[in-house]
Amino acid sequence: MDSSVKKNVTITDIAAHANVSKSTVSRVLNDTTPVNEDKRAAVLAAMKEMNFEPNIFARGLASGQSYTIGVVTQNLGSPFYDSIAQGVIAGLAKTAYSPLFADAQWQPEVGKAAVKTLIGRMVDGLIIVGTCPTPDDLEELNQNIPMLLVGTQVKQWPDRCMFIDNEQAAFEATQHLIELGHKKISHITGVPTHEDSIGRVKGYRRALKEANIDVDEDLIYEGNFDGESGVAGVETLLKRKKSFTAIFAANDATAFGARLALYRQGIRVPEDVSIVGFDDQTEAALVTPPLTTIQQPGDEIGIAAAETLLKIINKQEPEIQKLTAKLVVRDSTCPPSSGV
Amino acid sequence: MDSSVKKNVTITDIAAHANVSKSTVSRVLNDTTPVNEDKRAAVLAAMKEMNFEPNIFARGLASGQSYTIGVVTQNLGSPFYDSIAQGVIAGLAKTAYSPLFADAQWQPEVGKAAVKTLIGRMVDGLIIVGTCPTPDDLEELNQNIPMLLVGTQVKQWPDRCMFIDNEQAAFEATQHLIELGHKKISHITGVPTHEDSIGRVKGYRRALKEANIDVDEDLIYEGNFDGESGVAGVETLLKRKKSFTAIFAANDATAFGARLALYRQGIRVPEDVSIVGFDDQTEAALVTPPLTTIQQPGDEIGIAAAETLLKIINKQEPEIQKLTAKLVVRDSTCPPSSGV
DNA sequence: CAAAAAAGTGCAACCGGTTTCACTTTTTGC
DNA sequence: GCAAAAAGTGAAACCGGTTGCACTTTTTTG
Repeated sequence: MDSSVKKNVTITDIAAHANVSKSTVSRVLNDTTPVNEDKRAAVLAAMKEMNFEPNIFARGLASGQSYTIGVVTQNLGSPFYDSIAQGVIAGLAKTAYSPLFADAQWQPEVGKAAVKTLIGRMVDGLIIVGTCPTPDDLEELNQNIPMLLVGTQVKQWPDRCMFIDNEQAAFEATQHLIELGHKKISHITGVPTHEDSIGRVKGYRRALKEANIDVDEDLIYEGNFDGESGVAGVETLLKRKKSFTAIFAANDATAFGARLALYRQGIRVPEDVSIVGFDDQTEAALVTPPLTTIQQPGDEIGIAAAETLLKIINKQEPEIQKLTAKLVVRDSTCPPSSGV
Repeated sequence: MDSSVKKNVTITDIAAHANVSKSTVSRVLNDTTPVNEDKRAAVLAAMKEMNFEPNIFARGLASGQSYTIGVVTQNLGSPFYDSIAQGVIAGLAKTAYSPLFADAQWQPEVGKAAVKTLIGRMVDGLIIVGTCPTPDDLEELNQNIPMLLVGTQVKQWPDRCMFIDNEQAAFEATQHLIELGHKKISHITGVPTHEDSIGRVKGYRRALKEANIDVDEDLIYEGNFDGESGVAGVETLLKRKKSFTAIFAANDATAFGARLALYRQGIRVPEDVSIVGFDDQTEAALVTPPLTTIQQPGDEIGIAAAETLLKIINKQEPEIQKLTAKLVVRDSTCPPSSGV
């Protein structure tokens, strides 16, 4: 019945149609060797007329290139990682490359498997966001495949890491609270072993130190970047009966959780307690009160990562851009009153 | 210098090592033809020993299969689409297939291009979430590639569409408000042309009708699924000076926006105005007050979609599961008092 | 103007699998 | 116990591109 099964057009068809050899068609396709203008035109015309699309498998098999970039994120749906993914999409949009996303689901083994799958899929390069596999794993997996680590700082590969200065951003977030007059500032951390977390804690501590405020370890709660840990953090702080007038949360989700726990206790934000988050995810501007937070330029990071990786692939000199986060002041912070 | 460039192991190597022919190795690999147990064991051993991974290009070129499923979403980072994506990942996890994600960025042309790219990448099947290209476009693009539409209802392909009953879910959301005693219930819609939106408006109207409440067109505001449109919706409603005691928002983002606008006016939620959202995105449980909303089983949808598509690919009888959303009651709804 | 360099082109090998076909060996059925 | 069916196997063609090589033609150079 179905006589309409279109046989795919191949370069052999194009070659026949344009009266040249396969090689010439391939050369037109790849610009590897000069081709006479007449023939080039004929080939191009034939390709257009016959609606030719090169077979990616044949191409990949012969050339070893897939024109695919693997992107591993901790979690595609997390707002910050999504914005990076969007950036990568944008950065690759005008090129011959497509991104292939994989999700590490916050689990190192899953991340490792994801990298393996991507390598199996012959990606030409890898963008790993948020250090899912350990550096050792990467070393092991590294089949000399161009690789860029985003949001991590691995000492071994200084020129393969692209990250924002978490320490500095956290410093500014904390300083903002200090400048408003806060002295009893709590910090709810992210996953304690996570690079980003560690940097943010450092920045928090440094800001206090520079303002000659003693760091009270009881005001630091170890969270895990989840909303729930924000809730638990505030509950614990309240249980400790330490008074505080402000909270610096390791990310927005944590800030939301903290805000909710305060709400349940009837503690007002920002009148009683100010909150600063980190990420500036979409909802940060919509919650009540709109959240003061650190804006990470996720899309810019993504674009820069894509461009840098392409340079590495093409053996050009990559230049790692240092990207900076900035404080966005909204309504969740104000000068302290009594505190709790 | 670099003498460590590992030549990839091919089936020819395995064949030599196991003293069989390439064909036999391929047969072991694909289970297409019975192979003697001894040889099978030898081949398997050789594969393990030499750490063999089949070259996906060669395989694809020869067999025409890519073992890749293309997934097009409106926006990877949107909470609901992300949960579907996660579901697809989970549904494909134990199979030989990997997902290849593309982002339509809410733009039909981008979606169309994305589908084209995916087809160019020789995906074995396509999951299109949220009807990005029009059915006509799909018809045009449809190179007889197995395809599943999620979250859409296209009359032409009843057995290729998987969707939740938006109308029924919206009915229940509205009914919840009615049961609490609300009569002046506003609705802020999503993108008016969007299937999901249309269904939700229908459900809203039906619930009112069945409760013998006249639908007041002035209480319906045309939004676009954005937080901003929630803000604008409430501002407009207030400007219209129509009183209302509850809002049914087309999705959670809209609900957040509505809640923010009310907050700015000093209108309390839920005491003065109750709000119901739609999606149950992560933040819904974290905002203040935690949002009553419709929970869409995104991950289940994703898993079901993956499984169904695989069936279609393998020419098995697909059964389209009807998935249902359910109301999650939190703290943003309560019986009406005065209203505004 | 001759020699050298560059442009232009096709043939054929190759990338690493899958699959048809022909053929041999083992099982099954009666 | 013999014919027919099923199992088991390898050689070789094939999938659709890329690329090294040999060769011809044109352009550049001194």
